Amino acid sequence: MTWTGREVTDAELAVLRQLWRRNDATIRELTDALYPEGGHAHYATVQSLLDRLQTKGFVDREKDGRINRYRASVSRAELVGRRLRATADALCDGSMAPLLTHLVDNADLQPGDLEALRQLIDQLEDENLAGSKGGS
Amino acid sequence: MTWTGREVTDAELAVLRQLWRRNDATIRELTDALYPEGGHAHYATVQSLLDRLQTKGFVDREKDGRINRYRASVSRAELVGRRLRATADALCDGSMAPLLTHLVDNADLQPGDLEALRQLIDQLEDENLAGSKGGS
DNA sequence: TTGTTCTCAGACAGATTGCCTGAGGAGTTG
DNA sequence: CAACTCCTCAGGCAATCTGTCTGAGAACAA
Repeated sequence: MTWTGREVTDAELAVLRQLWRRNDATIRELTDALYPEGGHAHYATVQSLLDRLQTKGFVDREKDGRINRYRASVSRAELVGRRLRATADALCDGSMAPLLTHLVDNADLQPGDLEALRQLIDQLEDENLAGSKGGS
Repeated sequence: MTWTGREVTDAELAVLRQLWRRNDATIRELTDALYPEGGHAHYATVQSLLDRLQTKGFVDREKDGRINRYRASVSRAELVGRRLRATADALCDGSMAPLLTHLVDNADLQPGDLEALRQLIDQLEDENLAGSKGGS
């Protein structure tokens, strides 16, 4: 079944962060990174978090001989997308546009961000034009 | 103290939604809107939700004679802002720019949205320019 | 006085969250 | 083989959150 609960908890996110920067890790490696001096208990904690991440579909497990190797199966950007959608669904009747407006309107954006954004829009509009006129 | 827990729950949000469209309401009005046929139990449910919203600082209460009148003290846009910030903090090291990029990049935006966005940027850049040159 | 309506204090079960214990398998070293 | 170490898995646990409800009582109307 697809998971409907709250996306990722804080503790789970800490694990995911490690996986993102490693692309591949054992429980031991993650435990050492997250809980230096951590013993059996912390090891098991990390395992619990990985189990839950796996049932939520955010992590893949692969046997490497006797031990398990874990890998994130969802990217940071994907998670961002999910949260944005959740926000839009909860507060904006599912429309993303208000989020965009809010960000541009009163977020703490650097001037550089603004310029980059403009270029992004130019590029997108070109693509849209090409797409609607020339077909695929 | 400032509330650190999860912003607003679903049931609380349903109440807030009513308040947003009414600008002012009694528990009775809210209960009738949210639970038609609702009895004493549902009434108390709404009251609990309002209490929690109040301690979270999202709702104001005012005595009108014997009964209480409630009013949202936070706007939809503000809540959007909080969620965006929470997302940025959790996933983007606090930077809003990635959210913006994600939205423009692969959100389901209408062509009109894109055009409106460009105008928003133009306007903002004008302001920035005026602000940095003219100074106040 | 008898209801009706409102308020408030507090309780409740179910789920979530972060963490932990304990049993046991597999491999290594002497 | 025996003693150790490291890994896995099943399961439990307390604290909190969330949505809901009960019950007692005050204010008021008929």
